[in-house]
Amino acid sequence: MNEKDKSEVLLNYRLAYRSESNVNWCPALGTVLANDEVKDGVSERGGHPVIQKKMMQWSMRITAFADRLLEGLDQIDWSNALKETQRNWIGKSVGAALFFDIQDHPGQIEVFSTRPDTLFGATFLTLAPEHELVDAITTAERSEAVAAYKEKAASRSERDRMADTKTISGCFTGAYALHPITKAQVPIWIGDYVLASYGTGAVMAVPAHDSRDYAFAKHFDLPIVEVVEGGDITKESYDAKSGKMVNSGFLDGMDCMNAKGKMIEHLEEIGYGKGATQFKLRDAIFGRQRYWGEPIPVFYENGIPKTLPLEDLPLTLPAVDAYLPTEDGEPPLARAKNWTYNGCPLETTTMPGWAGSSWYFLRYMDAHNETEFAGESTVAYWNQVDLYVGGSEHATGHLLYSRFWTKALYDLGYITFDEPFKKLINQGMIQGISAFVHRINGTNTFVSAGLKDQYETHPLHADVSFLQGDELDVEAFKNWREEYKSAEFILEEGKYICSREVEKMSKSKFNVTNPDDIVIKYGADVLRMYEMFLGPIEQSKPWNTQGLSGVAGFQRKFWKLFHRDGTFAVSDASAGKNALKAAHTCIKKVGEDIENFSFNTSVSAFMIATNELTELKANNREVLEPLVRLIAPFAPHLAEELWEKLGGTGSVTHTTYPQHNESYLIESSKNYPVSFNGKVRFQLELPLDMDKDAIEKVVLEDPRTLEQIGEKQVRKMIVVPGRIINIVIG
RNA sequence: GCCUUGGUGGCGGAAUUGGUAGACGCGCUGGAUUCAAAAUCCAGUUCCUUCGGGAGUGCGGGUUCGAUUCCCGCCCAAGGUACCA
Repeated sequence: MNEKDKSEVLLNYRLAYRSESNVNWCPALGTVLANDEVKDGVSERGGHPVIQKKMMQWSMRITAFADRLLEGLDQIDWSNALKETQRNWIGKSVGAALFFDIQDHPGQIEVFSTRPDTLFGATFLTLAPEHELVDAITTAERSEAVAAYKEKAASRSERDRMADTKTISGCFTGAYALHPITKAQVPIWIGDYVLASYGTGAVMAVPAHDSRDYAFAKHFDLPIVEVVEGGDITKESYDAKSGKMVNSGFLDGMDCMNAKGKMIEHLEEIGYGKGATQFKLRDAIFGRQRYWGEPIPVFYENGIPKTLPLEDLPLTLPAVDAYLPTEDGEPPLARAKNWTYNGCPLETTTMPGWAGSSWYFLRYMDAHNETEFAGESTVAYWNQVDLYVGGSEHATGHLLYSRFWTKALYDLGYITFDEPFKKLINQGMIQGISAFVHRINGTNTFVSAGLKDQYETHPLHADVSFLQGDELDVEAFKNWREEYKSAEFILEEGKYICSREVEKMSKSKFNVTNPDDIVIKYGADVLRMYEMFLGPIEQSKPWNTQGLSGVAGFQRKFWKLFHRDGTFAVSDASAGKNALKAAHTCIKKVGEDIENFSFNTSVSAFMIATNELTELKANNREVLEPLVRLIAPFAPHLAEELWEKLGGTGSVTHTTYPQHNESYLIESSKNYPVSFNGKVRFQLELPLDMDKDAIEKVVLEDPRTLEQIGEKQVRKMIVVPGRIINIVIG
């Protein structure tokens, strides 16, 4: 084996390896585009056609960690929703790999199926149009049709193909496979509902028991054979995993769940299959055709990739004459002069954004360490991130990649934990109201929103700062980008109107609003508290500033508690019972809310206490001083100022957080709602220590009860002490 | 399409274990103060009503003495869908 072959073999096992993968290639721009930048088969910028193209890329073998990424979820304190998203993304399924011989062709087609029990019902095979065997097996008379179909499929993105379940398309290759057991001829089709990137890129179609295969078979009039009893296959496929096997030779009469194991055994005996586990998770592509990104420290000696020695790191980005791809479509680093190591060419792709985001939090532990990313004692001290607050949009990207990266570093012995974030809270996304202009396809003419249905158009983001209401400042838009300089506009009533949509606030959607104006007008404390007051932390909502004045008013009112006629005035006399109750109710509520990350309700609790204390004219140090300490995390500037005025030393953040005193909160009576057939009719004030029987007696004697009952009978009486009284009459 | 989350007044939202739906704030209406305005303060504000009540937490069912809360079926919106991070 020569050095090159050795290197190839090793790459099959390494964490980082090179392989061919599909990318969105835009020939006109000479560059690879993100899915985000492709809309309906054309580039968002410029509207140029985009095709799927294979490209040699560095990848990371995250699939080697699939099982550990699943198991690790059980040890971390994340929301079930997020864990579920990751589980589904990893998508573990247990089934079998099956091999089909091909008639008049030496190769075999491997398929993965979670239902090997239904093998006798496999009436055709469907391959992804990109499957490597397609060209080899296609017969001469079918080659033209197959080539045309492949071309059509290449113009659709994977997402389009998955989303579009209504249009059924496919093409017969003219070739046949042989059923592993019956040796019957099984026609081989290609269809774009089979994705090259999942499994083996080929499925054995069992139309009777899989809905997509069923639709395909109906559409192309292919045979449908029932092998599991329980449904009516003349109407729809029967996908449930229960029922007796029929038309299945040695499996007939078995329950399908038992048949699954039996079939795998049989396939292993005859050498046409084996038990297998499949993951939806794919390896992560690690190369980008961009300038900004960490350069990959790899050079090529005689075409063999080799890593740079440690002493020659770090490798820094070279100077280039333009941050653009080269004329012949090479990445920007190919523009650099002398981008070589000892005369060997260096890698020209750069690392993706997720490379850095996967472990920045580890470097933060020891940011000034020049010799390693974090020293041993530092890692031991800081350990995992205790609480990570991040949006759920990162669920299957950053939050999975960083778990993978952490596990890899743990295996290498650099860190002592293999999960990065112990507890995670998904804060909701602040959304923005995006603005769209509508470009007529294939032109540089933009049509106002009200008229867009009269043309074939394509929506494009416009920066919200160009809008007054929904009207676009056309000049500002034209000056935005070179390509819009010559744009023309079809107006309605002399105006260009944009359409609007709520989306996550993001630079790429040009719907960002800056909070600086609010800080200038109201101060940072008001902005901070208003953001908390907006709603539950995990909920997404469009940014709006309507309620700001309420928080500003509250902070003024809170300040006024400490002042009389503009001068500081706090009394040392002891506070009354009601004032103590108001303050301690607030202390209790805020304390609980902080534990639950329910900041919107703690702001509400502050408002209630402040309103009550204002009403009571309570300016006693006994109640105000603990409230200052309580509010410090919510309105730190305000709290520090008042703390100083109260004569406190140092920062208020260094004092202890207040604890409520239960004895100030005890209630002696409850205003019971009294309902009849579930409808509240009147209120009744009763002592809280009154027992069920006594309550029943008092209620039944109440004249208002007698009036409600009237001629009717009391059927049932429900008394929940401390909560409710319900009388069922009829 | 698939996965995840959510839907309660004009608006943001509250409601412990199934127990008074609408806390708190915005907005709105009326009033006080003011030459006037801002600011501030007071009162009201889910809808309908024949003023007895009735309806009501996206829609349609169900369980229960009682459902925003639990169950079944739908609708709508947001996020993700592997090169935005």
